[in-house]
Amino acid sequence: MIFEKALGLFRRHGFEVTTMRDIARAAKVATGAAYYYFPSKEAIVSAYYDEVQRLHVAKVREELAGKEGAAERLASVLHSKLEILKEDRKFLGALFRYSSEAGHPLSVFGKGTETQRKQSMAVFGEALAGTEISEELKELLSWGIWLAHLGMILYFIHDESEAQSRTHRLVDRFADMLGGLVELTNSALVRPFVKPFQVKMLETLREAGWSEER
Amino acid sequence: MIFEKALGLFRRHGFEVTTMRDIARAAKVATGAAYYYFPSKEAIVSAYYDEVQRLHVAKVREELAGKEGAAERLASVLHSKLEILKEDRKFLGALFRYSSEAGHPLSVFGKGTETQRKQSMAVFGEALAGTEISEELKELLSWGIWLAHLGMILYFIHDESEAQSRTHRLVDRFADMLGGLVELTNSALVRPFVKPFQVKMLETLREAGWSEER
DNA sequence: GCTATAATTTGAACATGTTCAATATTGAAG
DNA sequence: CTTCAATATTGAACATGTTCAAATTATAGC
Repeated sequence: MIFEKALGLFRRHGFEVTTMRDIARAAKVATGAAYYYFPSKEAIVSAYYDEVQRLHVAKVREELAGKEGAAERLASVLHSKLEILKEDRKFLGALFRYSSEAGHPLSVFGKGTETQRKQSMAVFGEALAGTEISEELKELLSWGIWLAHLGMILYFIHDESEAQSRTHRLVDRFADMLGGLVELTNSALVRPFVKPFQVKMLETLREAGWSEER
Repeated sequence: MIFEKALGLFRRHGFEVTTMRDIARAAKVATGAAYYYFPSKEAIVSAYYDEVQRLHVAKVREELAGKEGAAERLASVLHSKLEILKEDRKFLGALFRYSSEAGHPLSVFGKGTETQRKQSMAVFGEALAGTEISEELKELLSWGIWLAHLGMILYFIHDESEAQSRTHRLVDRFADMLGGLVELTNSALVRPFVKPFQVKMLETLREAGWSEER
């Protein structure tokens, strides 16, 4: 109840201007009650992102069926995400608010977001299923797409074009390019040149701890 | 005076825990006085970033002289930045705090940070000077490096290794890879395959408004 | 030196996120 | 039905970023 009311207010007016008192009032409880269910205002955002993730996984499962090429599948996955977020641009920025704070539960690279991050990357890996690429490359690409998808959301937040068409066009182009890139790496001619980069990049990621362990 | 005291406290204790009252007390003025010079706490961070940028430009001008290869030059530019930031990891996260808020003066892609962004990208372009690449590719790479450098700072914030050696190693690897990539695109054999991607990517960036106008 | 204007400084007041001791409600055990 | 512990709710109090009217100090023109 508190969650729904909060979300409604965030959507309508934005994250900053909505006070915990507003939320409590909307839910017809005392201010303190909200804190019984959510330890902080930002925890509501955290719960929201869990929800988004859940919806995305479900939506992707639905929409990916029958889609074939890497480009088409990737585009589908990204458009899906935007579809889910489309009413929420007003407060989406709050998601990134603590993304850079080391040790913070919403930190992009932190422990607290690890599950979501992995799940998210798995979804992007799903988009590449059926494509003829090595597991290694898939891992690399999943990570890259996840990162790019953060950029996409950032762009989406700032995109004032009608129905955020610019972001959607960007997604199409990006998916296209990536599809082309995958084909390119599969070309016998180019592969020997590109392979060392893949290997190096993957090594770097591993060492950096952005992939697998850490 | 207020700026110096604030920075000292931020460095020592972090951004959150340092209150405006602390800062004012340290500078031996009333709380309100701080607001005469800085419209908000976050404006101090903004001023800090201006300073960092200034220092970086100066340092790069110095250190780039005599360095030749793209990889070496790029590494130098990035290590320089880390060198400048090294005492400030504790509160660097505050820089990103409002980076995703549309319309906010510290927003990554916003108008308010445009000058800094362009200047920053120009510095990275500088690193590529002397390299045999087209103006177009240089533009594309400058943008990409700028973006990667944001990632670097994010990683740096989280890097608890001795003297942040992991981040420095990451920079070396990244510079290496990029140097190799530049060479690769100059190879007559590969260029025809890679060229269409460059063109498409640049088009996309232009359309997205991350490059040139907007 | 005097006055008027501008620049600076003050600290109380305000809004909002958060905490917490006190109170009320619920639900299981007897 | 009573008791009692767990659960839920309340609202006042607190900390901190920020505002602002009032007071003070500096500066320029005479």
